[in-house]
Amino acid sequence: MRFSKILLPTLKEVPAEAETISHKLMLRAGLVRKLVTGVYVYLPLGFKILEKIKKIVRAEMNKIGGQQMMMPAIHPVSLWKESGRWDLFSPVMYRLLDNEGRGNTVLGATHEVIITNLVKREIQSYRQLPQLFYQIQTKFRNELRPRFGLIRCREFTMMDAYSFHSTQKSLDETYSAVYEAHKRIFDRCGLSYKIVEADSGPFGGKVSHEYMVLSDSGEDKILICEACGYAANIEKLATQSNSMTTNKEEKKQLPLKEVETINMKTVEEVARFLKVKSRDLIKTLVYQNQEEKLLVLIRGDDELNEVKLKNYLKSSQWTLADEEVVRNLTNAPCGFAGPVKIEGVKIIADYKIKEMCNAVTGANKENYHLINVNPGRDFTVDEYLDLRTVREGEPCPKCKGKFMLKTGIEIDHIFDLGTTYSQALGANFLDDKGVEKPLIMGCYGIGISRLISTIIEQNCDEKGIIWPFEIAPYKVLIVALNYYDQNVKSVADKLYSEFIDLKVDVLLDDREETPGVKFKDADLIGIPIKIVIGKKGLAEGKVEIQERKTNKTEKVNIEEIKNKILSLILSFNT
RNA sequence: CGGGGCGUAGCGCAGUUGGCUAGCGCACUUGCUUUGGGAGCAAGGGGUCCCCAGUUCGAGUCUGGGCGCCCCGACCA
Repeated sequence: MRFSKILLPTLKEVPAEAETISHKLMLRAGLVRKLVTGVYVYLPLGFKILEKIKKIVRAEMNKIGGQQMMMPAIHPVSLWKESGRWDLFSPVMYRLLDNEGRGNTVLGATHEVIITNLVKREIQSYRQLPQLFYQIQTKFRNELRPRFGLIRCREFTMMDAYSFHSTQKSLDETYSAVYEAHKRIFDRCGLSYKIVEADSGPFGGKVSHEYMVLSDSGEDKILICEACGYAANIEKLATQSNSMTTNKEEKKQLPLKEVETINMKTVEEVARFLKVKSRDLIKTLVYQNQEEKLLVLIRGDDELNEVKLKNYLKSSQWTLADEEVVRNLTNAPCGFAGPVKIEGVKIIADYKIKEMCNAVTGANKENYHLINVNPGRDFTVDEYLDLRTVREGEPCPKCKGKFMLKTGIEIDHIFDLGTTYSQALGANFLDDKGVEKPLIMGCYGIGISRLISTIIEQNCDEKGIIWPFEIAPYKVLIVALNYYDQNVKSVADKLYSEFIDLKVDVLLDDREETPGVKFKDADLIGIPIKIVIGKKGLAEGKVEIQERKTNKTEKVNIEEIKNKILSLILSFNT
């Protein structure tokens, strides 16, 4: 391709909409343009990169026996309702209204129910199992807050794979084959990443792993053990206080007492005022859904882990109660709630609460707190659970090393779904004894378009993108510095057509721009190998080869250039 | 949806105590010169000042409503 012909609108200045490095570079390098929030146009260069990634994904999925197929973006609502997943997914699904005003269809946010419905009809016997299907397709999700360019979009490209099995052992084998295949995919994409244990969220199932790229532009918090490397999403990680053995200090329980705490609402304010530590307070959170309310107790210095709470409640319909509900329940504004002498509401508490002695809580009375509160004596907890968020520095459950807190971008999430979907949709098979059983299922999802952003995050410098060789939209960029010069033009054109004949992905900068412009753009778009052809060099019979990544520069004779480049490409490929 | 910020040429911005023809840089067009790290000179083109309503002799500027965009939080590949 010739630079003078391709639509490659590089920008000198950063558009105001971009915040993160990858987002800025994607716009500056002319890869994508935003249409509306969370929806992007892929320009020719961006599209080429997307295709490079898809090619790698296809190759690795095919290698483990994956069968590519293509499912529709339009789904019938009825199937979603039948699967029991409608309540969980409907908030992110775009609903379609047909011209008669009927809303019987939605845009697909994920495809478990579609594939399960298909397999239910097409597969009857254990002899047809296992199966591994995948597709690379557009997903539509009405995300609450799209951001960071391609990292969180409302329309995005995903590789989603689904496997079906007659036994757990068979699923485990496929799961680990996919696990390894996905590692190879990300290695080939030039990414460094961490595989973490994760929460399965609304997809259901038990075991799941996320592939996380460590980056400040990430949306997830993960904890990594600095000793053994074990890692988990902070949402998922169980605390070490789960054991029912209590470390309750054998302090003398003092008599309950009410103290005035005017306008002291936050843990910090109350702790400072009463001259105690925040860990001596019991935080009381009121949760509500349509019908009920719930009191959640957590130690003052801990953070509630809402995922753990929602997993326990088995619903995402619960939210933190609003001011009015809190006032009705506690006879006080937010900030003075407590578990003592409160009527008609279930109380659950983190394990740490059980160990507390002479604690401080709200008095359910405006401007008052209680001191010397003791669980068991002053209030009853219906259930103790693991509800707190693990903090940096806490011990690793595997090796007692310490956890470090990092932020990551989730590029892949793989799940052992069990029989969640097959049972809901009645997708069964006959085993070798003729017994009908629900299919055992796995699913595996890579955010393809998100990978573009992620690869840039990890492969750039102050001058621009540095594409990993396999992802690079062009492998070689010929920078013809003085293209108006007949000599330069003929050498550049000849080399260009030779590379095309050799099936080398080559871009020729034949624009009438000054050298500075060409060099800046070359650095920005990050093509791995650059050949600089200029008047001065040619006078000595030389051209220059530069590597984007190492900045290594070599002057070579014109006759040698072709072979030099071919061997350089070979070295990149191995 | 809650909190914060923004909306003026393709991009980055100024102009906002109401005032006459809305400006700067980059980009774009034409010509000449230049050509190894974002060239110079000259001449040009390009604007519903986000939208609607109101106040006013007069609104980019003031008031009200709406829409869009970005950042922080809940959701997730």
